[in-house]
Parts: sequence; C-alpha cells; structure tokens
Amino acid sequence: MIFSKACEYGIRATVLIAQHSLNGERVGLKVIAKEIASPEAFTAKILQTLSRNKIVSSIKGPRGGFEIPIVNMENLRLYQIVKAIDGEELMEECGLGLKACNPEKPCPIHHQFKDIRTNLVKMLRETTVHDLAIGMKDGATFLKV
Amino acid sequence: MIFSKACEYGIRATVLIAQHSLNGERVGLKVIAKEIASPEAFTAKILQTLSRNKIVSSIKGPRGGFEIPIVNMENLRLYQIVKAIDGEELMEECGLGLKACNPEKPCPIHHQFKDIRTNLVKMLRETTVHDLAIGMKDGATFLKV
DNA sequence: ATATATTAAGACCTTTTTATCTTTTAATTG
DNA sequence: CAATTAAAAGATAAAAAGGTCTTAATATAT
Repeated sequence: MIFSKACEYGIRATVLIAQHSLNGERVGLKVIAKEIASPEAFTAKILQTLSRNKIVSSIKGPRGGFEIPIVNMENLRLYQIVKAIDGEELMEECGLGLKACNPEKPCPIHHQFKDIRTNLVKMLRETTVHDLAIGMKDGATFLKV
Repeated sequence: MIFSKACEYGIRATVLIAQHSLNGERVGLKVIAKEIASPEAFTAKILQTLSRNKIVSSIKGPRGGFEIPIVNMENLRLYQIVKAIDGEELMEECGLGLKACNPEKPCPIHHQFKDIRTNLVKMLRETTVHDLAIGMKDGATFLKV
C-alpha cells in the first residue's frame, strides 16, 4: 500500500472529524473508530499524533472529542497528515532507496519515477481537508469499508 | 517508501543481473549483494522469489549464478518484479484501504488518486528491465548507494 | 567418482508496525 | 467540589517485515 495502515486510519479519521466540524459537531473516539472501522485503541494513538501536530483539536471531558475549526480545515493539506504519520520519505526519497540518487547520478528508475512523484506531491500539497469534507457532505464520496 | 525494502533490493538485483547478462556474464549472490549493498542472506531469499517467478534464471554449481536471457529481458516489466515481491495491492487497492471503494462509491481521495495510480501502473507496465539495463550500460544511471 | 562452488530451502532471530490494556490528566455538569 | 466523561500517556502484546544461519540439493571441473 502507498500509506501505512496508521496513515490510512489517520486520513479517514481526519476527514470524518472535518465532516462533523462542518456541522459544528465534535466527535469522540468511539464514534470515530466505529465510523471509519478502525481499532479503537490504535486510533486513539493516531489521534494523539494528529493532535500533537495541530491537525485536529482535542477537548477532554464531557461533550469533549475531536474537531477541526473550519478556518484551519481550509488550509490543512493531505501532505501534513501523511508527513505527521509516515514522514516525508514517500515524498522525498529515491524509489530504490538509494541515498546517493540525484539528478546527476540518477538511479535506474529515477526518470520514470520523477513525474509520478511530482504529481503525488502536488496532489498531497493541493488537496485540503476542507475539500475532502465537502465531498463527504455532498454525498459525492464515502468512508464505507 | 513506495516499495518494501525487499522489493527495492529485488529491483536493484534484477537490474544488476540484467546489466551483466548484456555482457554475457552470470553474477553470483556475493557479487550481487556487494554491488547493490544489500544483506547477502536476505538477498538470497529475494533472488529465490525472483527465480521461482521466472524473473531471473539461476544456475547452481561452479560458474553458476544468476542471469536473464536478453530475449526475456526485453519483455520483462517492472510490474512483474513488484507483483512477485510486494503483490498487486499498490497497483490495485484503494489509497485509504477501503474494500468497498469503487467509482460509484468512491473514497474521499479516490479522484485525486486515480491519475497518479494510473500513471504509476502505466510506468511499471511499460518499463522493461532491458531499458533499465541499457541505462546502466550507457552510464546514464547508477546503482550507487 | 569426488571435491568444490554455487543456489534452494527451512528454521530461526530482530526490529518495526499494528494493536491492546491500564493508569493519569483534564474538562464539564450537577 | 464531587462525579463523570473523555482524551493523553505509557506499558505490554501480537503480527509482519526485515534479516541470519544451517543444511540440502545440484551443477561443474578435475
């Protein structure tokens, strides 16, 4: 898979939280785990990472839960989620794992990969969580497992 | 990373073997592991997988080693190596790991991902090991770690 | 035929990723 | 302020990926 399992859950959770935030609602861990069909305790860990990285806001106590202010959502990119969970390796490092790979000393698949990598990064940098939440709200996209 | 470590080593090994095969030489495990800077025993396992999948030919005994007949090389695609080692998940499955994701019920990032995925598969299906071996022979590409 | 060089196979170990459980901290409400 | 609800943190466990070691099988050359 392109993202780790943790990252898949992280993106799914973020989109779900964003969708609820569009309605001015917070969502708790239990609901998130159920809605995105992820293991609850593992999801909690991932949400902690997202919270530490200011990707989601968490509020403790009764009526607490997770939310993403709409203002933030509009400037929050997929790139930031992937970076927070999987790091930037996918976006930056050589497809064959060669540290010495660069345009002057390219690896055997360097050129074949370049455009794919560029487009992936472009997509991750351009796509906002707001875009994704709107897609869900409109019924154009789904988080069905 | 986009490929597993095993797959990175597998591609690197295949390209190295192909390059030697262009010169009519076989390469043994020790040389391969040294040239691509991979752990020898682990590389042996990966070469077994490649051999079982008819991606490389192996010859035992003195003057044995690995080779790829040039005729095969010209029709051998990156896709087959990745499929043999990592499977087809990267090429086929939903970016968010949703089994139910399809064009009628797309996941939140389905459309953003579609073209990237298509281009990746296209590249893996079009790039032959012969292409990569020629690049190495010409000194246009490198397996330097 | 025998010794040797080489890959194949299988058991084993280590590290990382995925996942769970328990305890602590913090916010809300009565 | 006490009780309750919810997330944070940390310790632990299971599974998968990454990696090693030993023994077997097989081809070659003498």
